[in-house]
Amino acid sequence: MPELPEVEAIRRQVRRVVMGGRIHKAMVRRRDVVRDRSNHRKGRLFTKDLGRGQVVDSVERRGKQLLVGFSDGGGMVVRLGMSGRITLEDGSKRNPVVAHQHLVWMVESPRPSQSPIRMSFIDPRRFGGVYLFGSVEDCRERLLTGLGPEATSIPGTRLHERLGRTRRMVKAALLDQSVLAGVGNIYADEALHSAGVHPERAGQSISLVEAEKLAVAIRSTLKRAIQAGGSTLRDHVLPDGSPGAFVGEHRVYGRGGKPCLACGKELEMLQIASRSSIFCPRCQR
DNA sequence: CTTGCGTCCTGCTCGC
DNA sequence: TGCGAGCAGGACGCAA
Repeated sequence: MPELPEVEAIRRQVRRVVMGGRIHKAMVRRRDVVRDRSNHRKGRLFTKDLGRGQVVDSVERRGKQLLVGFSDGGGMVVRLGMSGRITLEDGSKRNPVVAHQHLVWMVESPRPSQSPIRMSFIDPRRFGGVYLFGSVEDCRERLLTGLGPEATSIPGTRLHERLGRTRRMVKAALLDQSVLAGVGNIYADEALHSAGVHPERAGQSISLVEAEKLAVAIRSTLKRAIQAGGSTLRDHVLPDGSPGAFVGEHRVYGRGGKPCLACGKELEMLQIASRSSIFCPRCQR
């Protein structure tokens, strides 16, 4: 579910709460959400390697992926998939029964005399998962290969050059993480509408001027969404339990058949790259 | 090499 | 009220 703004909003809360804390317990309820892509010790990782004994050294993000670095140089990449989320709770209280709570970490609070933190990975659909890595290089090689530039800071010229390489529809290209990292279905539709670009246009046909406009739209849409804590449609909840407030700002996503907020024309829907796409036939050319 | 489609899962909403 | 179809924020493997 989460796209870049949701993951970034989650990252900020996780970082603020667990950074510098030591993981003293890690529980795997469902082992198939922990995936090993390392070349060593195949199949024997799990609890031990989920960071137990490690201090959380960094909490970063690349595209839609969350990177948690440990004090021994290793770490884990958390992919939330469609329905994944991270929760942070007071670890001194009883763990309430939560469906699909696949992984649980108990982290000593980095602040003295504060309760430990219970961090959980919850994912009903299990399209997400946690990938462990032994070093930063290991992480780059196995998990971050092929990712395009960060959508939050993509320059227009760079976007133009990337879109120019493909004949695919621009909407499909924006969803491709190797073209641009972080944009998903919601923000692709929002940015295309904001820039006045029709989603079915071939990537190659986008002019430099249009690419500049699209890049501005992508960056500003993502920035505003991050500030709002992302878009809560159904699953997305921030680690502290609060929802993301950006849904109210959607101008096209989820509004098929309704009037365009810019011109009043009825918004149309079509399938692109097997994803529903909403656009304004008048504003987007 | 590039591109499009099916698939992995569960849960919710809508229409009959 | 009940029930099945369809749809959902993502990404990978495969086939043409």
